Amino acid sequence: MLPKELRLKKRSAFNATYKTGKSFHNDGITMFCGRKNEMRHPTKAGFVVSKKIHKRAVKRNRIKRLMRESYRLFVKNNGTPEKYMSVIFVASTKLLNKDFKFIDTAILKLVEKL
RNA sequence: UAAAGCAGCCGGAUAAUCGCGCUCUUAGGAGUGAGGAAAGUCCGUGCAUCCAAGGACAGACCGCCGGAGAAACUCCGGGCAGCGCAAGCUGGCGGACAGGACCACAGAAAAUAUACUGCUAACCGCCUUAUUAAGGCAGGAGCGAUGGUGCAACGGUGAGUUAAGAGCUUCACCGGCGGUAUCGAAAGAUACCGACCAGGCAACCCCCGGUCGGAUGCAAGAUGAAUGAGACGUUAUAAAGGUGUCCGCCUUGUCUCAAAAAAUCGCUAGAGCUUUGGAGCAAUCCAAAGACCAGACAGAUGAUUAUCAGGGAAUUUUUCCCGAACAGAACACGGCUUAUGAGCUGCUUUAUUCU
RNA sequence: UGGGGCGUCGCCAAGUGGUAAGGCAGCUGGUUUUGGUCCAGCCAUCCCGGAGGUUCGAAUCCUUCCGCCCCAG
Repeated sequence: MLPKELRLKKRSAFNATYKTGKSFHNDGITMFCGRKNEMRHPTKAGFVVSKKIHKRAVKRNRIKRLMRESYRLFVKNNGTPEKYMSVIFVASTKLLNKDFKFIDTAILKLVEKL
């Protein structure tokens, strides 16, 4: 789990990030990037697993936790990225019943862009 | 030994590294952190706000008997009915002479016993032969047996009686109804006696008995909080509004929208939990002691590695594989229903074999 | 999280206890030199989202499960 300062929380912040329109895709994960960061604040990250992926809360939470854990380990090893104000990771049905290694490699490929 | 039935348990453990929520803090850290169903939202309750003087009606729910419980489409015990060889399981189980509706097709007829189809020459009547009689006719009269249907036909089977017949104050057995006696706290059970009223359907309306103030749900609601705009009405036997309807009663303005995004509170010490003792067949209740046991809000409770319990396969001493199912708190609690891997424990029944 | 609604042929749908209407699409045949139009016929029959119950009889009444949609910040 990330510390509170690195989490994207507000509904308005989510909408603003989606509106900028910049996105990357890899292995069932889509990454949306917000505005360029001029103030040198640490980037805030949000994670989305919609109800369309699976009906049961357990399976959705599992995907969300694995994605967060992978991003947390990246931040711990390489430091907090500062290029964008915010990023959002959106999962798709491809990630159902996948293990940590699969999601970890997918996240790492996306995170190279930051 | 095999096959069943019932009741219950478990819902992985330990260690290391990296992390998250909440509380406390001497700021180093310490403590604590998902379930038996947290689920479905099918019932019920607390709690909160609004409405409600009061009355009537409507409405909702329940339905063998007794007990438990805050209440419940709840639980326990008993009865009855059905299923099973049995242990046992299942049951929305009051009333169809208060009334209404419905019972397709078929059938004479679907609730009305006599319309139809029929049976009967004992009686009245008529005809013929003819003479205390015999034969014929179904008009009167008697009868309710027969009638290929249908889920269901106004008790069933057998015998007697008769002109023909029939529950026929004739008989036997069975079924239903009512009464009396005994047992029982009651539902009910058993025995005896009597009469012959009578289809099904109330998970259709309804009747009887019982219970319930109503509506909205923590996105309830409180704090901030004071304001502005529009619509209707125009000073009163009117009009508008007030959370089922009407009467009544109340207000003089009422309603809608914007401000309105967030924050804090509500929020977890409880019809609660653990242990022990007592009462009771049991549900459950009583008493004592102990502990404090999630409280998030883009929403914590996680990730990786190792070992073990456990399971499977090959094989005979080890090797390999898996190491879990259903599933994630969101105000709280009591039930019900549904989902659920591998196992374990106890009791009971039936069958077979041995002693 | 709470509240409300729906489910009938491949699609749109009617049907409030007694044989499951109709249209579009599809298939077969006819008409035409051929195609279209038009005409006739076929197309739910263990099956009305699944399961159980009440009833002589259930798409319909009752219970329960499943799926889909809508509303409230």
